Amino acid sequence: MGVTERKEREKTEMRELITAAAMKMFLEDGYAKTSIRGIADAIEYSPGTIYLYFKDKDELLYEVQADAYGRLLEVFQKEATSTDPLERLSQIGRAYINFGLNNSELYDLMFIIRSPMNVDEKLHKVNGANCLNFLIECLTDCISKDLLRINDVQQATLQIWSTVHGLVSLHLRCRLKIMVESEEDVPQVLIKTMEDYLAAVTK
Amino acid sequence: MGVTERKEREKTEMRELITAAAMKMFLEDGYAKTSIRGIADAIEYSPGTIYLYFKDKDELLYEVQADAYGRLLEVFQKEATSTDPLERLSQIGRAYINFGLNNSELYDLMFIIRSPMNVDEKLHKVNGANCLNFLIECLTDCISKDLLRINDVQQATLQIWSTVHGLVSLHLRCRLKIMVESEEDVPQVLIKTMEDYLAAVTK
DNA sequence: CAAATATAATGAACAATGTTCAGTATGCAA
DNA sequence: TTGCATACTGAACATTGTTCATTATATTTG
Repeated sequence: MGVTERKEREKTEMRELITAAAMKMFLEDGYAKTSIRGIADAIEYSPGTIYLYFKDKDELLYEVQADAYGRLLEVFQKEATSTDPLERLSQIGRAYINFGLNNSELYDLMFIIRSPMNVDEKLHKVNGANCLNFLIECLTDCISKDLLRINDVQQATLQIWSTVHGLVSLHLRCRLKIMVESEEDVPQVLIKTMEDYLAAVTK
Repeated sequence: MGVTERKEREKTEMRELITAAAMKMFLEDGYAKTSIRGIADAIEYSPGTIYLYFKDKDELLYEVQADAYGRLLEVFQKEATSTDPLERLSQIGRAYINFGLNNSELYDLMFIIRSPMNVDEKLHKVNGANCLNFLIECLTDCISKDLLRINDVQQATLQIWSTVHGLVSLHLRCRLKIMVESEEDVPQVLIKTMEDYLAAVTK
């Protein structure tokens, strides 16, 4: 009886249909401005249907978050390929910053949005952990080769993540306007700040 | 005819009444969860009245933001008093982090919340600028005495602000749960990370 | 002081939101 | 063909920010 399997398949297809539409709209308009009704319209179903596949709007968020972390990981793997761990660290930093600037609404729901973290604890530890590990491995490499003025991997991870996240999120929330005059200079300024930081903590 | 003056005074008193209630509720429940109706109830006026004194909810936000920056500045002035610029820098960092952790909802509306920046450009450049200048002066001091491995004041400001903001905001949005196991360790971890950073960039 | 005018406050109404649920339609099994 | 389970609908609910005709209050004028 392959009917239950088909039903199962249809169910996941429907979830993917919804997720895809949600991802598209989240990217364009952001999480907050995207309404369930809007998503329902886009896939030509009624609002109520979405609640047959997702508990609430947050669960939809988690699904898209997982996707987003996957994308970031892909960017890391594509952009940060140097065998020199210090150069690779710089590549990771640049990739992260550019990802944030070029996918601001995605970055928002990945790292800025408030999300009930009961679910998050599990979900973040899948794709999100992969992104983090990419950085951790690089830093482990740097530290084992005694290239940095920081000896603890966790501390180093926290430092660089905070730095790049701080830069990106302050900019996305327009809080850097006091410091950086011209808007179009932002990408370069952020990247320069990150690289100056790396230079300062490099032995 | 002192009547127009009294009217003026009553008008500002009413604004302050609203702002105070808003501040209280923003602190307790956050900006998003505080409704205009709730504020109106608290001061025993009708919802419509608030719109006679504030264009919209955002304008109320700006008013409270200004207050909040003032508070942060006070904390800086009280906590960061060392004559040694390096020690003072550390004091600023600790004060900033503790302020964020102890006033999470306030920190949120100061540095994380999305706010239309047409108004912000002006408003941020008053109290917000004073806070920033406190840091800038300290860093100018450090750099002029050749204590840091960073030579540019703007770069140094951006680095340390990003670092501490990154730490605080990642934690407030529960994104550090992947890295820091125990919740109660967070304050110490954040401060240690900040001080390790300072140590690394110190000559 | 009384009437006319200006100002202040109200609260019902609007549109949009996330979410629910009784009802309807569809497809599968007997 | 009949009965049942599953899928879907869309109206309804509560809540949100915001507006505006109406009412109440206060001030100025005659």
